[in-house]
Amino acid sequence: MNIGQNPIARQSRREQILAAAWKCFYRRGIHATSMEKIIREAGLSAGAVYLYYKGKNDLILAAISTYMERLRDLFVPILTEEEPLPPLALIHEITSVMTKFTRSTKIDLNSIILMCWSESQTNEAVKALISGFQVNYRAALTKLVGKWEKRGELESASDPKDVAKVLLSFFHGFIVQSALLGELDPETVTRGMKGLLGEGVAAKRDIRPRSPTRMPSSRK
Amino acid sequence: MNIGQNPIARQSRREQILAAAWKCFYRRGIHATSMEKIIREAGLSAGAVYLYYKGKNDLILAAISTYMERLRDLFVPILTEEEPLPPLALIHEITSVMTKFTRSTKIDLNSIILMCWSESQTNEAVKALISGFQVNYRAALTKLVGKWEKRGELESASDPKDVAKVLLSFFHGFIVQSALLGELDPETVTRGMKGLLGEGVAAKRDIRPRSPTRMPSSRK
Amino acid sequence: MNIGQNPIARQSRREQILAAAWKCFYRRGIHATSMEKIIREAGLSAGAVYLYYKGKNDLILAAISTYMERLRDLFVPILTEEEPLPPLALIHEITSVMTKFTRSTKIDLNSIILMCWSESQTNEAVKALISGFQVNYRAALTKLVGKWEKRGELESASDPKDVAKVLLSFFHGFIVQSALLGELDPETVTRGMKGLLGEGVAAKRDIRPRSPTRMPSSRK
Amino acid sequence: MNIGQNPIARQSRREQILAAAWKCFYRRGIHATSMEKIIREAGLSAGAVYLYYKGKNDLILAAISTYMERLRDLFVPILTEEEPLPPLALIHEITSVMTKFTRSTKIDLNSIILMCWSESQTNEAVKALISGFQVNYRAALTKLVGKWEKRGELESASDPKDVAKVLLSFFHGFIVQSALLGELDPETVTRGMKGLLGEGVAAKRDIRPRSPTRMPSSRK
DNA sequence: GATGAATGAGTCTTCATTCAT
DNA sequence: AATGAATGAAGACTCATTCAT
Repeated sequence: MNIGQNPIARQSRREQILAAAWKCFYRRGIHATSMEKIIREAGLSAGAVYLYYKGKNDLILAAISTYMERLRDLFVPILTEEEPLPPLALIHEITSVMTKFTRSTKIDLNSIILMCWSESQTNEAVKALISGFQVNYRAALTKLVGKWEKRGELESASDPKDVAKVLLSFFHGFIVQSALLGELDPETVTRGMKGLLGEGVAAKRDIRPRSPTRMPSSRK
Repeated sequence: MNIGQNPIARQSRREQILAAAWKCFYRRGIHATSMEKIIREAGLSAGAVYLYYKGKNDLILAAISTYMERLRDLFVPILTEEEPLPPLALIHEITSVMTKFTRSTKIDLNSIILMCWSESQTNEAVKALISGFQVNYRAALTKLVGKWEKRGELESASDPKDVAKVLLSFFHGFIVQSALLGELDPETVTRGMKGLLGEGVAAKRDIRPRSPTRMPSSRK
Repeated sequence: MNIGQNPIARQSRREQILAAAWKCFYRRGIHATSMEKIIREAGLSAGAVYLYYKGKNDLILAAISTYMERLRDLFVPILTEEEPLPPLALIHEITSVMTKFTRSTKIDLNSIILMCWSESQTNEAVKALISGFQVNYRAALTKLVGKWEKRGELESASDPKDVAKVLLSFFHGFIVQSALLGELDPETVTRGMKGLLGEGVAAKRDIRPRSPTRMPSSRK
Repeated sequence: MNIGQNPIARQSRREQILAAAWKCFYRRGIHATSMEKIIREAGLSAGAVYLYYKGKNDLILAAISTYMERLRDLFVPILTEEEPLPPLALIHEITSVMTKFTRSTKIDLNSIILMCWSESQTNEAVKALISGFQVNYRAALTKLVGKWEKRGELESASDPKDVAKVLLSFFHGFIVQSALLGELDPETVTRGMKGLLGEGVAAKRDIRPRSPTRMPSSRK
């Protein structure tokens, strides 16, 4: 099969290998997975895999990098809308986007993210990748919080940066709890957040959803 | 040295080994650490280590279990007080307890927790350990939220369980961000949370700290 | 490109591959060189190389064989002249022919010869090639020594065969020292040899160089 | 078997491995020998060999280094005597020492030297080892030639350094011819050398052997 | 003839664990 | 109890060679 010289085919081979890698990583963990397992899962020969990735480290990095990109593609549209969702609706949207993604793939996104975070603690390249992502995520949230304050959906006494950190924390925690204790409902956390923010206040804040379909309560 | 027969000495040997294990895990990750590294770090012989732990898996489990206990010891006093701290003060207290712990040890608690979470995804025994911990943590927070509602420090419209989940999420996220992006200030996150809850509301809610030293604002 | 059917073109392809092979062998040694390196150096495809050589062994044999032929072409004219150079002049001529060859190529002939010798120790085909060459070399020297004795340039007490062995030894050693310790001057070794043979005697013996340009002392 | 902690036992294990390595190197060449072959030949396990040598390179270097030392031990006594052997006697002595060594070991010293030389062409550490040896060898010969000149056993017209180079060349060549064409007799080469130096002259020069046992002709 | 992706046996090396002392 | 040399299965990776195109 003459594939390597065709950039499109080459890319598809790389993806085929990454998919196999993730299946294995997800099953046994990144470091407990041997190349042989990935090779077998991909249905290729040892040499073939090394034709597409320089080594195990390269493969791990590519695997994680790919997932970071998928996450970005998932969140960017939500975070960068000109007229962002109000706080509770955003929380509902972000969490349900993650939940849906996990359901549509066979593998648990939350679990993968936990593995990536852990890997970043001892792998400089992965750390750079992930902390870069977090920085961007935080910056997007900061902008968003600023808009909320302008729109009066949030009291404007605090630094948007600090609020963004708290908000990001909350999303991270959603991932952790989903992975450790099973799926967490977007509805449940939205309700919980509403309780934390104060029923009346929250209600008042989320008074003007631009589109009905975006109302958290209108979603399954 | 007849140590194994003396339960106290035996325990101290076990702890010596665990301490060595954590130094290594922290440096290179759990799976990238070889027994040989731990053995050398502990200053023992291979045989000795196997006298105290059945194998690497046993050691990993004990290491993680030990850290879960330390965390429990850290949080239980704060979470189970008869008269709990009000919301913002609690957030400040929990986060600053973690920060202090990390500072007093040479190794980053947040980093370790990330590794443990990841390990739990592919190791049933670890998963049981950690999810058990989370369940307890969540239950304690649920009780606490109930008390806040009774005391009027939180509006009582939402199910305390749901609020507890959100609160726990926030703590998890504090760990994640600290590990990925560097230490997060307890003050910063308390401020951010105050902003999220609503400046006026939050202030009102946190009106009665029982002891002045617990006021977040009174801390460095 | 229909090249293989054209004998001349085919030969040039073979030479192109051999040249690439030697560049690699010289850089990393014969056995540390992979086919892939040779293939890349030759600017061909893997399949193409296997069209011209049956495999790595075949290529090694051809590479060594080629160098033996080059050496033969270098030495035969000097050794088979009807009226041979006298001893010291011959020594100077042989050594300077090698030195010049090395200078004109980018790769060190002495180094290559060492590799070939070593290879011959564990490769029967190469051994046959090389010892055949040595036998011929020795035979030519034997004839030459005979002529010297007839001409009175060497005392005729010893068996020319034995003298030829010693002479050949000397040439081999020139190669070894050049490769191990850097280039050895033809002038230096000629002087050294003169000293060993005895100044007066040597001078007397080398009294009749047929052409002035061949006098060692007349050379740079 | 507790051996590693005992320096003497450790050394003997290292030698056991080296001996196995040389048997293999001699049979198939240095680079064509796999660690597995050496391990099997040594009768050890893979891990054990790596307990004594860091890796294949380390083993190769040690193997070569060991042989250089053996050669040194062989030659130094001959080269550094206060009253050195006269030229022809020395040549006979050096060559017959090598011949005897090869006979007493199962493996051909000449062959090994060829492999070492070749290895030195692409292995910096080996090159340093071997060229250092050659430099010393040459220096010892230079001193020796000086003494010969003083004693009138050699005409003193040439620089002893140059004569030493030629002499060394001759010894190198003896090794090469022995390896390529089979064993070369010390007697043969001594006779050949006598012929080259000039029968009368040589005889005169070698007129005063200090001990009759040292006369080449008196040897087997 | 020419290509280069694919193969898979083989290489070097590591490592959890054991056991004679 | 304590040691640490030894084990050998398993790991990551390489490479000569083939073959569909």
